[in-house]
Amino acid sequence: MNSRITSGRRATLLDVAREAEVSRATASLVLRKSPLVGTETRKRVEAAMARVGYVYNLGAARMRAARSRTVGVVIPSLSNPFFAEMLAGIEATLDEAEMGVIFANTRESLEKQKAIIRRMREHGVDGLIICPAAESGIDLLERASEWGLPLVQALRYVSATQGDYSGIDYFGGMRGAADYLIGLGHRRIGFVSGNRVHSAYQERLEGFRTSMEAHGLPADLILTIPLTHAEGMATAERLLEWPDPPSAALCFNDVVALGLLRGLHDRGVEAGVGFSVVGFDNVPEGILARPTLTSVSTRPFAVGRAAAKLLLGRLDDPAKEDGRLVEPTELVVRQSSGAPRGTSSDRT
Amino acid sequence: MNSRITSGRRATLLDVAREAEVSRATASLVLRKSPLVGTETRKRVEAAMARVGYVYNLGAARMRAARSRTVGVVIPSLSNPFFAEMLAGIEATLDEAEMGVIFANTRESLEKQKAIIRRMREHGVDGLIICPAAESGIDLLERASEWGLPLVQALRYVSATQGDYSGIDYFGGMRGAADYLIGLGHRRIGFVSGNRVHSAYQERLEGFRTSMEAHGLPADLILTIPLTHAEGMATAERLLEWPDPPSAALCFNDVVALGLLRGLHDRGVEAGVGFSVVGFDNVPEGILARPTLTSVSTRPFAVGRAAAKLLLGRLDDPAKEDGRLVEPTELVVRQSSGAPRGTSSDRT
DNA sequence: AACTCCGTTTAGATCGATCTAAATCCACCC
DNA sequence: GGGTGGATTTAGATCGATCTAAACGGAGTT
Repeated sequence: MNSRITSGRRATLLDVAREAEVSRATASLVLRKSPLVGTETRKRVEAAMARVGYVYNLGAARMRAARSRTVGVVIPSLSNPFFAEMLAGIEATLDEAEMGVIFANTRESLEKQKAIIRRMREHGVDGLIICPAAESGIDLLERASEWGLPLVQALRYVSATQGDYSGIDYFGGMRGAADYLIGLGHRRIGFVSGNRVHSAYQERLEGFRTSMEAHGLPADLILTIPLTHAEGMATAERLLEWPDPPSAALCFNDVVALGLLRGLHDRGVEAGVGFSVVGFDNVPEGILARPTLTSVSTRPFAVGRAAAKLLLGRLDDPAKEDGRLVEPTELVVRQSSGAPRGTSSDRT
Repeated sequence: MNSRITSGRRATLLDVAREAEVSRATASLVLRKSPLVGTETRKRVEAAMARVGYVYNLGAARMRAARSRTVGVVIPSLSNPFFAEMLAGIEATLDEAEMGVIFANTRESLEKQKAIIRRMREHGVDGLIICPAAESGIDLLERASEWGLPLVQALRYVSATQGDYSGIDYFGGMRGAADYLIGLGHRRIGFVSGNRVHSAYQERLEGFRTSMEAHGLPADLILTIPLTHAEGMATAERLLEWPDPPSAALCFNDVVALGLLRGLHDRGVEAGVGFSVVGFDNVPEGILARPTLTSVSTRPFAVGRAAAKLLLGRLDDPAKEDGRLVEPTELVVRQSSGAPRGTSSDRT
């Protein structure tokens, strides 16, 4: 009765068909949940599949049909938990849609990015979700469209208007943070920036500049550093010893902000009282630091989910218009920020 | 001269063959770098490939040949940066071998794990690297071998002897940490444990127990909690108010340890002086906390690399004997640990 | 001239699922 | 009895690369 395939060979649709005494075509229809096949037959085929231990062969299917039920996800880093969270959001959403995720890490290398995209094409992915490596150009989109490969930009974009995009309101978040510091009475504010050029970098910088200029303040104190704890720590000294030193610093992200906090402490400066620090991302460690870190909260998991949904929508309807989704941010005020020294609580 | 495929259709090997005026078979040989084909012909074919913009179709190849140049990677979590680092190590190594990585996250669900493995099989992965979800059983290995699917266990194992495994010396690391605390003069030591059952959990617990018992001390103060900052914080109170309270705590990982540190501070206890805390993993945030965290250093990236290499070796030679790789750990002493109160520096 | 050899190239079958177009079945009606 | 139509089922071609076994061409041997 039980004719499980015993040899090392994997069961094929033909095995299933023979077991159920139908044709290959019918078995295929059952597989794809076609309404064409009769209830009685469907049951018989399904039972046969279970009996022979049938596993769908996506590779074979892909040859004939267009879809591969596979999506490529390309990310520039994994050591930043921020990207890991976004990846988790993407994976969770695609998993629900029964899509496989082929994942790769460019480590910010354009060359590697190119090679990775090629490999994804070889794997026949249905689409791509990509956070472009720094300095990626518009050609990324152009080539994808030339190849007919749906592509969603995540977190960073190479074109401010073209193509699907799911990201964060870096501009508004940073402007809001600067507005907040200015509102507290700070006049001289430093901006601790990352050293890689991409849209998420530009937007943050612009947010800071826009706020400063709107309040008639110069946005001239900008430090550019690699985004690490150690560099953040070292920045404390540079900020404090600046001629006409700032009373507050806005940081590119929390990694740097936490480092800065530590650096300030080591030099005897208590953040939140003598000097204000605001971070960006609101990582969980922000509440462990002392003082706790004021930060702009972003939701990378949600961004990942949104990016995946954009792609699924695009696969559904290749002609639909571009989606540009921007997650709002939220300022979370904690202990590391306060009014500058020698100011009463009234505001100008 | 240039006969690039202009229609939306992707170029096939037949297009290349026509362009180079050879047969499909020859073009295929060039593709696979076979030594059979003449230098002159090879050049002509390669030029043709570039001209028509040929992209290898892995799906089609997989049908005929056995290999898919794809590996499945299954992980129980991404919100812990520890796993993200390991994933990075795996990806980097497989990338060098020109292998694609299909990634999925079980979120510690056995059911999801089952579904994911099935999907990986549908994708025809050449092998699997998996950190088994808590409570996974030996059947994981059994089924894989039944399917002829090479499988490497990473970080956690379901069998202490069977199958390839790349992990960390949790036992030795935890025992060493306990030895260290006992050496400092601590006699009453609490163990803050996770609440999910798997080999990495068992090993840590055993390491603690072994050390305590070797020194004639009871290993009876064991708290079991979910592994979060918040729970770690709350643990401070439970430890301090225990009847016959401990003078030190060994933590399952740094997430919990950092939370505990914060909790102690909030209750006016200075870690390192009044109470010692040792974490596990040595995450970067350990140096940002105050006091800085003493922790057992592990190298997840290296574990990932090793796991990937094990799998590549296994694919190369399916008959080779099982590899069991265990990364040593290293105790990094910082400020959060010291001799118990009321003890001179001499040891018993 | 016939034969062997070796390096190179090729025709044709093949992998497993899907698609198309046609066949089959069955009930019902004229 | 033959025709119609709707619901199922099926044979056979097809996707693109790989494999097998055989063919080819030119040099060297007899």
